[in-house]
Amino acid sequence: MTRKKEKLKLAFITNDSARKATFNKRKKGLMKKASELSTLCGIDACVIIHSPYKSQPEVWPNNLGVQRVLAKFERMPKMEQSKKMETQESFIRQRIAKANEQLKKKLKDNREKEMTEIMYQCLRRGHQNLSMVDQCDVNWLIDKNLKEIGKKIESLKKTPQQVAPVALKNTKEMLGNGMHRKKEKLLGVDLAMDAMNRSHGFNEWMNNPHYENMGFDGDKMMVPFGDNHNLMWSSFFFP
Amino acid sequence: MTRKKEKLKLAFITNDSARKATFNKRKKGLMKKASELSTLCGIDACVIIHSPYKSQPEVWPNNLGVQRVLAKFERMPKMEQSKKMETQESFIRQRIAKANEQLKKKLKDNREKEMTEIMYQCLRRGHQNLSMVDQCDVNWLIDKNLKEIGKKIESLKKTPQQVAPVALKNTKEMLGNGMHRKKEKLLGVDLAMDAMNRSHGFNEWMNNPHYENMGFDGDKMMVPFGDNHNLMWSSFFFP
DNA sequence: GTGCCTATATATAAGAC
DNA sequence: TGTCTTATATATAGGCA
Repeated sequence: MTRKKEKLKLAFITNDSARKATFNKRKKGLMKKASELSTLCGIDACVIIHSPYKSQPEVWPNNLGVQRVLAKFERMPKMEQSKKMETQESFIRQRIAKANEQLKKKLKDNREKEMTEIMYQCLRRGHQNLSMVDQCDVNWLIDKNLKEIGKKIESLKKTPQQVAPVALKNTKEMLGNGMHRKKEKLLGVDLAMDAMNRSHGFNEWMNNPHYENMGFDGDKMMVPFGDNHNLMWSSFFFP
Repeated sequence: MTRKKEKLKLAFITNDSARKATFNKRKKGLMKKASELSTLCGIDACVIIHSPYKSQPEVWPNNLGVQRVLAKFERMPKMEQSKKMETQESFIRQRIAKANEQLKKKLKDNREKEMTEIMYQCLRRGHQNLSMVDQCDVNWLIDKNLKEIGKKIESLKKTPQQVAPVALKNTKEMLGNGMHRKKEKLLGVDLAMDAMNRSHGFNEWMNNPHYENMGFDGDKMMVPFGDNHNLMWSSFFFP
């Protein structure tokens, strides 16, 4: 979670001392979070941790509190229990789904950033050397930026004339936005690894046809090459 | 804990919808943390949460897992349980103690930053107008900076001559360090409030003589006014 | 191991829809 | 009410003493 270029892999820490250090830190953090949740929301909760470092389980808030919570828990009908058996599995599934969403979004963002860089190259050297696909995406991106600028200007027209300079500044920032940003790292894979470490069925999921459709969402990004006539940018930047 | 100038008070959230929103977010966060702890450290743990939002308790990892953990827990001798009764209280005490440490540190830091600002004022307008106390502290601070610069230069002498410009840059940064920083907000008080909300004895603690000694730790900061002869700064900046 | 520090990664309170 | 976004606050991995 920190101070590491590569994100810590969410898997069993094999280094003994590192694992113990992490255990102690995270145990403390977990207890604190439980404490805050209980205080902020006025609810009853408990945490129980068994570890090789202590013969006795470590608990929050304390043994009496745990037993009180347990008493309530025990009252839960046994039938309900089997019904909720898959709590953990669905939990993991949710995380995988969300990770895939993020991956998709990152792919799109990366593409947009690539196009932004290319856009500026075009503004400097023209864009005749690009592939047709890239030309399309660049057109789309420039158009999108211009539309946003237009929208912003429209919304600002409703305010007194004095703020016009702000509008100009904002649009300039928007145009420059992302030009120097590095591409963000991709997410998703780590969470999948996490799940794989604790659950079977990873291969099944990986081979799921759904995954193949998960890549860059072309239909939202592309502008048909032949549709250039409805783009405003070329007449704007290359009159 | 965010997007708010004043840190969220760690106390029951009275606004119903806000409380529910916070509950859901933090519940999710807590479960995730428990999950990570379990994976990273290969230990058995469980979380049980009772809330008014669900008739059934919400658990991690799942009911079977909880019951397995509970089985271990139940084996704990009853005598041990009473022995650990005060878990929560000592937990809060630890947090208060730590918060006080932080408060003390912040007070010291703030003082140091004040002195840094004053130092630069001095460098511009001389420091004849300061109180004796401030003159002392300013002397101390300038001296400290010069010592650090000296130390850094010494450590850099061990490296090839080519890096000398780096040394100069670093020392310049160190001199400028903090000049434009705002004073940090004080911590500690909120945690105390948190404890007060969940524990009695707050007033006793507040009135504890210890607290009176908790302020700015003068002996580490002050340099006796009469000891100016061992300072190097005055001859450096005011030759 | 024991602590502290700080750069980063996460969590999350408010806002905007 | 639920979702998404964004500015901040926390948590914490890896270093160092």
